Amino acid sequence: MTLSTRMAAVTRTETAEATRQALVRAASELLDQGGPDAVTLRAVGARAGVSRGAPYGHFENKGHLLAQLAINAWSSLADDVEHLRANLESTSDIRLERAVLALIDVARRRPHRYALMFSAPADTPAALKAAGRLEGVFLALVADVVGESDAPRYGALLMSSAHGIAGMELSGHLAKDTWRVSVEQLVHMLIDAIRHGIPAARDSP
Amino acid sequence: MTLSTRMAAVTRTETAEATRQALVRAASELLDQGGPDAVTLRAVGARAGVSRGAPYGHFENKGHLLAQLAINAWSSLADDVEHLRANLESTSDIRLERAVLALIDVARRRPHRYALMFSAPADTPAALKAAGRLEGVFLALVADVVGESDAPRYGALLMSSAHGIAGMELSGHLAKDTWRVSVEQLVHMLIDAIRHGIPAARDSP
DNA sequence: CAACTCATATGACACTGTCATATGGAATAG
DNA sequence: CTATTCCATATGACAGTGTCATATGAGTTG
Repeated sequence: MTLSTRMAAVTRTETAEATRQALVRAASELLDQGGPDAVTLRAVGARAGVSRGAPYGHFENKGHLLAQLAINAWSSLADDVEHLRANLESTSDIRLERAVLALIDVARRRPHRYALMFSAPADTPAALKAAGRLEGVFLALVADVVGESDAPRYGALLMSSAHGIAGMELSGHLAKDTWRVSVEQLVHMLIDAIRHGIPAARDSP
Repeated sequence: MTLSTRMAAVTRTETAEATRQALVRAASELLDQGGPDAVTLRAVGARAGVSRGAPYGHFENKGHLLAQLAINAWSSLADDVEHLRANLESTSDIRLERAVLALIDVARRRPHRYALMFSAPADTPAALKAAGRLEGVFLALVADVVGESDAPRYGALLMSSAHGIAGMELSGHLAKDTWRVSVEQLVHMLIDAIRHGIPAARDSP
């Protein structure tokens, strides 16, 4: 394989990659603006400037396209939280709190995207990697607060609770008269509990 | 309106109600067994022994049928948790823990039903009532542990976290090497934190 | 018995995801 | 430079879906 061969191949791949990305971008915009029902292969193709069947040249089916959207969402959020952790101007508590709020912010500002993150199957290597990166950062953030040994269980509790708060807010079950609490208050309580609230974990149930 | 008139009307309504319930039952079974994609109006009608258009005589559209499914799910879970609370043979802590595990059990045993509970719109009076009943029982259970005044915020945190744990378990994000924790451990940590972990809530952020 | 009401059945339509096939331009070989 | 191969794209087709308009027929009413 000569140099020109590789470059030519790259060139062709580049144009194909361009339309692939255009498809992903179009699908993402349609999802954010019109919800899952708006993400039609025909609409995606039209928005990307190609035909309705073009996606099949880049994705095995619609589910795989959606899976790519989910991967991008996980990856993007992981980027944000990584930057949050890198900013050492604040205490580890505050960094952790901001990370949780960043996750909830996705649910608030892009609810359909957030729902997709947890509904799309996360069994492919790429999906596992993207989700695992975010979970790794969360784990590290928690470790900054409670130490390495307790980080996993506290991390799991924090991430689950954050996800739950996001989901309740998303489905409207938090904006009720029953509990007169804001999301921010809940997150603060959670961080407080993890920082110095929960008694030492015991092994026996 | 004579007695016979009313009885006749009731009789007719009864048969209509029978098919309505048959439709709901069929939809519920299809959802549990085959997931949301299996809940087709045609399939629902066939399983209920009627035609594909029959549901439109009882529900405005498919969404309203699904909303009824969600209402039933909320109501059924509320019944279970109410019975759990009525059993005074155990301490309030254990009752609360069992209530949380009951919610998570729905997610584990009927994942599609659980997903529907939080995805279906909860804006109709019936839906608000069904969901509100469960939330009321949870609130009371939490009040049994932490007292009336703190119950709302702790209840919101508990319910959100329980929902989050269920969701993470559902999407497979808990069964990862990152956090080596079981759902039961997480719930136990949560109850522990609420019982005597979280410091007194402050008003200022 | 006649008129009416209303749940149900059926035909039709637009829309969807998906596949088979055709097309045309770019990449490669001689 | 030409011919051939490859591959992204376009298009036709098909089954399946939700939904509406209409027809039918049994049950209710007067």
